[in-house]
Amino acid sequence: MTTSEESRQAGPEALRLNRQVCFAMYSASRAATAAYRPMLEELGLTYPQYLAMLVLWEAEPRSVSELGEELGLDSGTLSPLLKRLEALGFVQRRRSAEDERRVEIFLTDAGAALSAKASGIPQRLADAAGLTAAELDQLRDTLGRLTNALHASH
Amino acid sequence: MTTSEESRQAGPEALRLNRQVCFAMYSASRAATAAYRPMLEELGLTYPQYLAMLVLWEAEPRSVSELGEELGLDSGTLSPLLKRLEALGFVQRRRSAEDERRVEIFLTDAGAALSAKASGIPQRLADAAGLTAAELDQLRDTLGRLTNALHASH
DNA sequence: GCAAATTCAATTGTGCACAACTGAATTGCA
DNA sequence: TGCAATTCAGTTGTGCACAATTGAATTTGC
Repeated sequence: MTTSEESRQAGPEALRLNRQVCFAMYSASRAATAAYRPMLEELGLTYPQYLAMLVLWEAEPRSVSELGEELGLDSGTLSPLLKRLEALGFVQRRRSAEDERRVEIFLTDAGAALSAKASGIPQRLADAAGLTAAELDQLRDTLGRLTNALHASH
Repeated sequence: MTTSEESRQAGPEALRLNRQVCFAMYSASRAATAAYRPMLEELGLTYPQYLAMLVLWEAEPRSVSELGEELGLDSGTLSPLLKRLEALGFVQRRRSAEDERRVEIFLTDAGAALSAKASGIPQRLADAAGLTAAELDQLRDTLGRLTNALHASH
């Protein structure tokens, strides 16, 4: 019996932890965050803060809701996170003049300069991953399709 | 140029959010938790609580540290989580008589009975995932190797 | 046999996630 | 034109994660 055939079976076997893809994802995601931690500590960032900075390094200013759309996070997560980034001196939060409901997030000079210090991190992470570039590409593709399907499912 | 060749490149491209496998994992993991949420709501559990129950359904009692080893979580996460499971009436926490440092976690009747209500969840999730069984197996395998490599990297 | 090292669960403090809600600003449409 | 619906950021409350520390119990070395 192949592994693939086993995973199609129902019954009590389905509840075995080590059969569950979602647990593998949950563990891998936490392991990745842990692998980033010492690298990001040098920048003074947490992983979610680093993600927000990645988006801003691509284009700024961005409103809170634009950041939320890119990252899949809501204002309940982003509002305090962005305040912490502002307290760190990496971004500035400013009410939009055209639409006063919006808060635009600008990079400070220190925030913009940080991208140079972060430039080596993706490669260091890729080295730590122990997968080939082709495997990483396939993994990203599969995870992307999975995320889309899961979002569509409810 | 293939995607695989691109991912080997350094430079500013490496900081692009949609190139990052770790963000894909982070997003997929949160999407999975969100997909579980309405199903687990019927049981009165959160996803980490469900994971702890999965371990206990395989064998019990388990000490806090045994659960922590299975799930990769420490006592700072598990102690309050297990107290909430006890408050829900699904487990009982009891000091070990042989080694009074240990706290053994037992299933209550309600906790043991819950596995029947949970038995359909893995299949429902697999359906929502929109991947073939072979893809899910490969994904689990790749994620497992990735998790091991990341843990070994620091 | 006993002191030092280790094991173990719990606590504290910080920072996400996310549901639910608030209140201000803007848009749309009758 | 005016008001109902929508958009937007922020707040509140709950529940993880995890580093660091505490204090009790046990094991190890000598």
